[in-house]
Amino acid sequence: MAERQPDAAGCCPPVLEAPLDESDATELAQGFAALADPIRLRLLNLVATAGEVCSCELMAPLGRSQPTVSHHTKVLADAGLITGEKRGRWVWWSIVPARLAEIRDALGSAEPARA
Amino acid sequence: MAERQPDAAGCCPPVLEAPLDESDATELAQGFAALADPIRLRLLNLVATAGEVCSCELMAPLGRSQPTVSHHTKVLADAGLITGEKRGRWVWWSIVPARLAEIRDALGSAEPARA
DNA sequence: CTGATACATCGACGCCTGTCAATACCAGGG
DNA sequence: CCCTGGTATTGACAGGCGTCGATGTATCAG
Repeated sequence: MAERQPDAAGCCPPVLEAPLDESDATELAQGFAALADPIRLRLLNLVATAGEVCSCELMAPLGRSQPTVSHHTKVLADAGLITGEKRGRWVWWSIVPARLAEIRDALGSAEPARA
Repeated sequence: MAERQPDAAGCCPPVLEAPLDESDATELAQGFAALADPIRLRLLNLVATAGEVCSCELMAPLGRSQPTVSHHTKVLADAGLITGEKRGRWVWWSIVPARLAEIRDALGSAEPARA
């Protein structure tokens, strides 16, 4: 096998090591596409920092209209990055950390530094 | 214009932990946008697995024309994910693992806390 | 110098996406 | 029941992106 020295980032990222299938690449690219928008990143940040946020509280800090916020929440929810729980008239959004970790690990596991 | 350099000092703007600035979100989104394409992911994978690849060897496995491959290499290089070294007629592309790690860390520090 | 090769750039096309106004849907209050 | 308020959906628009053919530029072989 090709011996490859871990240069700086600890060890060997899986995306950079294992052969990447076309369907896997497409699916992974969709995950990144959901993150490839500053509004969605800030939305994710708002939800994460607040723990639970309703959509009405996202419009002001994001500076976007209600349909636009709804669109972004849908994109993130469709990507599995957030989940919405409808309580009464409000939808409370929360982060799905497992999904974040999944995408993060695709860029390389920074963890396996266990001796 | 004062463009933000990828901060080599501060490691990770934690998307899930700290408040995310608009410019930080935009810059981070650009990083993700570079990864939000299956062709580019596979290109990244090919370069990483081969260590060094010239563009001519990327056209066949990616199934894309030479201008398209050149476009994607430019996008990835502009995002700092790969670097091209011109040797003779060929350009040899190689991964920049530090940038991968930087974007990965932005998705949340997988490490709970360094004691 | 001439030809061939590797890569970058340009122009154009079609698709996808972010955005908002308008509207429909759903839950709670009177 | 009707009204109010929060959210999702629709329709439409502008802009960006991926793609390729054609062309330009640089480098090597002869």
